[in-house]
Amino acid sequence: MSVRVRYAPSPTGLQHIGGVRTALFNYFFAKSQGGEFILRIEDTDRERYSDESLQDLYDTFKWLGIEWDEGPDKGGEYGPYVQSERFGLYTKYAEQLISEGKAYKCYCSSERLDALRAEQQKDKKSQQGYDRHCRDLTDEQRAEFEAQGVKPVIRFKIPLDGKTVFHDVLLGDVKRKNTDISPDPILIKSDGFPTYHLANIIDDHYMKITHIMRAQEWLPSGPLHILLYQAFEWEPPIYCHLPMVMGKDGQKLSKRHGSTSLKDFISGGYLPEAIINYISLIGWAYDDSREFFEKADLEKLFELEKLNKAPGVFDYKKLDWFNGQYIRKLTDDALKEKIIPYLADTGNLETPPTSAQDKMLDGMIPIIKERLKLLSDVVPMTAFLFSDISGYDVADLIPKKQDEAGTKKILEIGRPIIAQLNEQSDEELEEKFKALSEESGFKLGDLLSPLRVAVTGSRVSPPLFASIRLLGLEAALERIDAAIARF
RNA sequence: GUCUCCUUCGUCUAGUGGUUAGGACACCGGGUUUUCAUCCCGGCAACGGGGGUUCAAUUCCCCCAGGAGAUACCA
Repeated sequence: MSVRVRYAPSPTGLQHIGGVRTALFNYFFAKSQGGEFILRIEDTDRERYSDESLQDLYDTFKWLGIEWDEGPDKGGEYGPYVQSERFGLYTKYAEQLISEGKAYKCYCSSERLDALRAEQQKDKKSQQGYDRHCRDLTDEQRAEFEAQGVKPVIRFKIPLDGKTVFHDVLLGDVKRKNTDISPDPILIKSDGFPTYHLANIIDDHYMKITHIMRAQEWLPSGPLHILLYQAFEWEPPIYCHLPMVMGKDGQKLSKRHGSTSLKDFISGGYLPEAIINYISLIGWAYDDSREFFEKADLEKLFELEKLNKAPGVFDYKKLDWFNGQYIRKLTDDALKEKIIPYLADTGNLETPPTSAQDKMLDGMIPIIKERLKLLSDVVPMTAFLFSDISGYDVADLIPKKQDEAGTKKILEIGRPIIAQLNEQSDEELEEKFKALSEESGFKLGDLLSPLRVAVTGSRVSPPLFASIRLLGLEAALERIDAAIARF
């Protein structure tokens, strides 16, 4: 039987690291098995639903380069792939369970439930959750509630004894006493929409999903889902609960740990290759040494057997390192295309760039490529090319162990060499500065540092001569003169 | 509170009944270099604790501790 897996996000927020990791693992598993990867939109929470979230989902996966074989935008044999369009199906099966005595209508108000929960928490009662108040209502009682116009929810009858076992590929047999399963969970909400529990079972069955890979936070509802499959007399899929992704403090990764939405990473200057590579390595490892994997590699190499059980901490620094590595692997042209938007955003570049700007971009790439960790780093790194830099502190001009007089002298004797820049190669210029160093007694670094600050406004910059070539000699000399004038 | 899952360097991990417990990031040194970065070399650093089983346990079993997750008319 061919593998069919799904990613089933709820469009109630931006796509985040955890969700994308789940999607990626499902996708890679499907591809490695020659199976199908399906996208299903679980939009049964009408309160939190938003169109932006849905758009963000599409944008994110397009950026990542991940395509599904079946989905709302793609079609497929088992559609519709949006739960709100499958409404009738859920109601039908809920009714069926009621008629079979496996589910019941509950008329409890939210207020009563809230009060119940508050009391249970306060008293630290061992029994938590719904008290099954409506499980055995008489026909008369039900009729009375109906007459009052109370909109009921439909709850599933969890057996009062016995236990439920299911097998997890990663975790082995997971056993649970039925009394420890959430007491009679809601299947259909009072607005008529199903909860996740009901909808995912029915859809996975109808869409012929063979494997469920989802985060371990779903583990506790595993037995409930098995019970539902049993109630419908359907064959459950194979389960695999993925280890969770945590923040540095060991808690479930969330916004307070830093950026978690892919949108942030995209605008922050990360490459999809780096994101895919790094994320795939949380909870999964190929062997003891290989760590570079591109999408196409993972599509072949991914294996369930190499999954880890323990949760993993998301390491922003290692992601940054991967990103730098992938930036360096880019061709100059590819890098150029990727940095243009960042420069254009600051207004430093027109869109499309003028031919002069285009030339400048070409010259810029070789000197910044090995210095970028994030694409967005290009902005501060090249700011001296586009804007006034005179705001630096005079003290920055002065090298360590030098004084004002010495610094002024350095600028004065360095200037004539810089002035020849258009006729000289970088190597020749360097030789001249080395010779100057010999005869003046100033160390080479001390000679160049004030010039660097004068031209770029910073002690840290791309190589000086190349930077001046990009800026233009005339402007550079003006900046040097301005620096001299500050003493 | 209850239930469940998890436990190798700071982090991601490899690994085996007998290994100097391997790699990567980070960090710290050193080298290359006009600063920075890149690159190269080196260093630091781990089997949570206690019982067993065994000639031998990081590895197998049990207990404990710690961490996490779930306990919603959210997924």
